[in-house]
Amino acid sequence: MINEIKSYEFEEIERRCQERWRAEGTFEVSEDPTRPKFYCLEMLPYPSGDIHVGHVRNYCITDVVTRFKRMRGFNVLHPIGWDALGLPAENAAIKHGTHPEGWTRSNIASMKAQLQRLGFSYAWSREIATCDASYYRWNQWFFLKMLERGIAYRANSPVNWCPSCLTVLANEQAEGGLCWRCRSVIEIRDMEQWFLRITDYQDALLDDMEELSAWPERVLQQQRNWVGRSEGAEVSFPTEDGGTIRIFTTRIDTIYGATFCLLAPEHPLVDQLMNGAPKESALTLARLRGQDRRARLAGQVEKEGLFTGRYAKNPFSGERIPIWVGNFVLMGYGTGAIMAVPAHDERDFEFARKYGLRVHPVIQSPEGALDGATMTEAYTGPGVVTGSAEFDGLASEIAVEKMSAHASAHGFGGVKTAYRLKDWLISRQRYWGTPIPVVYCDKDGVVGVREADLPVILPPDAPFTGEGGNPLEKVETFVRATCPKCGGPARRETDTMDTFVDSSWYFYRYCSPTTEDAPFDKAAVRYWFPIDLYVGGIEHAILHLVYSRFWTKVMRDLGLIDWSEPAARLFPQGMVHKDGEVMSKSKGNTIAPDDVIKRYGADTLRLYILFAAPPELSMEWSETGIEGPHRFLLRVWRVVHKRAGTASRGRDFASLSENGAALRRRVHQTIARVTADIDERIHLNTAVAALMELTNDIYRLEEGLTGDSDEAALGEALDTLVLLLSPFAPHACEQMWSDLGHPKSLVDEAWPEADQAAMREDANEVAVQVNGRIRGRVMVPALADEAAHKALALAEPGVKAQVEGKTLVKAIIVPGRLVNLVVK
RNA sequence: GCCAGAGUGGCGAAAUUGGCAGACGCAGCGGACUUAAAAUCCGCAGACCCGGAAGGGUCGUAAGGGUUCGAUUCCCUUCUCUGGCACCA
Repeated sequence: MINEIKSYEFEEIERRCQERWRAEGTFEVSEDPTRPKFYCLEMLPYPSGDIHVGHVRNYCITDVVTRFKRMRGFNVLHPIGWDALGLPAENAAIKHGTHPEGWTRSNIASMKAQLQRLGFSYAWSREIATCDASYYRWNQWFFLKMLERGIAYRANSPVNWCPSCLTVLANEQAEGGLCWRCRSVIEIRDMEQWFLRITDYQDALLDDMEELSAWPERVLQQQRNWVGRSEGAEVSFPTEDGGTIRIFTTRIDTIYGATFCLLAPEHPLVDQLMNGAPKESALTLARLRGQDRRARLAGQVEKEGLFTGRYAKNPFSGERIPIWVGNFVLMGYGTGAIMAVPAHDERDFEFARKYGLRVHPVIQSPEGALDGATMTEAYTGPGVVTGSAEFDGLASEIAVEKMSAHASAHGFGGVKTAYRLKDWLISRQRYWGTPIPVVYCDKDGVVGVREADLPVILPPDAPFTGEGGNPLEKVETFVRATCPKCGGPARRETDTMDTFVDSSWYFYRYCSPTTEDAPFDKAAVRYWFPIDLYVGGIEHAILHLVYSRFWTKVMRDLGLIDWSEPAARLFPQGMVHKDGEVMSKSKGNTIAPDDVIKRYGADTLRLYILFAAPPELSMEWSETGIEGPHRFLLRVWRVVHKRAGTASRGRDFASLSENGAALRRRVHQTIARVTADIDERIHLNTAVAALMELTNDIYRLEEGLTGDSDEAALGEALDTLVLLLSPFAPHACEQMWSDLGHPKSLVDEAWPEADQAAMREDANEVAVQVNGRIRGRVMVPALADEAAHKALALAEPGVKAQVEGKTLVKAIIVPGRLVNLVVK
């Protein structure tokens, strides 16, 4: 007789579960030294207004891991917060005549409701918003500490300016010359700005990667490129008028081939060298300096230069070489000056040919000797050094060492390392950010605000007119300040901090979000750190993920913590595409999670998003694909409810039928698979697939079950299925768990353990190959030895036919899997 | 140009350490149930060839080559795509 099956009313089930988790504070945690801890983190979202599918994908991954680890006995911290300061809020305020804070707060409220509808396991009591003064005051506190130590400094330098966002940007945020936020072409302007000395940590950022073995190689590689360490040498070329040109080179082995020197147009020596040069040269120089520096940086401008009229001496050869200015030499890298070796550098070669300068080869290519007059391209590979006095005959690598040592011994140079990384420009000429806590005093200059006077609060009454300029400048009560040193009148800094400052340390704040006398409680942080799993978008590989590694190192040097890296494991999830394109607001191809939840429920959405592709690859959103996981959930629901209320069926498996034994095998094999998939590889798609297979097996086997032991096996199967599925579809599983007759909430149940004995097969189907081609399959008892495998294989009729009349040369046997018979 | 990653059925994908390629799902086809449809349940399903069928054979993981008894997996060459960096000396 068939029971009436309760229908799956996901809306009601999900609402009830979520209410219960909230009311009972199910996912709230505190430090508990008696249990292993697990810190599971996702990158905090910017409150743009709506949760999109990309967020959902990110948070589904962490939610599964959180619930899984919790059931495995870990004390799991899974917090969430809001990266709440930033330009979009300010732009929205200008557009709608409101205040950025109101816009931000209402976005947070609606996004929070959306997250709750998805049933994520957050410790909501630890929620933070970076726009709270109780949070950003610690940005200011950190800034003051860095100011004291010279890590924060103010300097005039060429900086990236976004003409649309009306603010400067850090190097990391000028992606390929475009603003990371609005894609406008950035300009380079000379401005006095605040920087953080991230370059003090450039070696640490590279060397500490040794600790990041659980970070993906592609992220580390990107960061390595970004830091751009390159080992070379610095050499001083004396000029004829008693000056010195310092050049950086990675190819000191080619120095005897240097036929001229090149300076960047902005190089400080240029004016002096050009003193008295003909007017026409001065005009050319002015033109080179006026060239768009961004385009020059990107190599989009034709190589051009001019002769200064002066000469320098090659300190190795003593040769007199002309000094030129070249527009492709960058002031921001190395020393802003190079020795030009046209024979062995493509750019120098191109320049030399254009201006008829000498090409003088000093490295023998494997094809033989080179002729400077006739060569058509530079030879840039390594080789044997020639025409270089006592260094002749050395291989490039050896010559580099010897020549560097020579320069060092004679006091005109030595080994030197150059970096691509620039200091982090953190000032922003906008309102909705953390005020930089300094004042300008006519008497004392730049003075940090007293720690006791923090926070410097954003004045709520700033005018958002959209006329350009920082609204803070127009708030007189804010700008007018008192100098902490002399007590005299001072002007307050109106620049605010890059919002990447906020996100550089927020994960420490989660450990003690209400601590008032420090950025965080040291003991709490010591308990929870490091972050065990950090999941977020790959687009932060060199932004947030460099900044936060830097910040942790600074905190270590401030004595706040005693480790150097914040996250033990990083897992960048793939992006969500629709119709082959990245899903984004600007493309108008976004999917609203709310609509999907309404139609299928949160559990189906979660299952679908995790099943569709492995989490680290991009996934293609498909409207029809979601039907599969939904049908799966319904299938589980039906098979569970056929047996509702039968939780206490015992665990006596003494007299299992064949089907019963098969079912138990499948159950325990599935436990092993799902556990490994979540715990080790985070391959959640195959974990879901394994659960689908188990469900199919239950359907297939349940009809043939008889007797108490079989009933017990079925009970075990259903319980296990629900437990294993629960991190993916927590609401439906909570309901099914209760309907099966379990009184306790499922989130506190222990994760099932695979029983090795129960999962072992009695016999395995073994593939039999003859000369590497499959010719048959045989059933072989589980513990059969190699001889038995061979005998069974040879007895198989299809195999027999292939082997007959031939000599068996060799038999390769992989027990339980395969036999390969090699015959001649 | 340099660096990293990827390329598997109509589609999303799987294959844990070199050992049965295509699990699981979508779309499709067939059957059962139904007055009928939907839903559900049970099947079929890489391509090509032979065969009435049962079955058998050949090819097949971007392309070509190599190592191996055996290669989606390791090595070499080439192509394509994605991401990052790029006149960085």
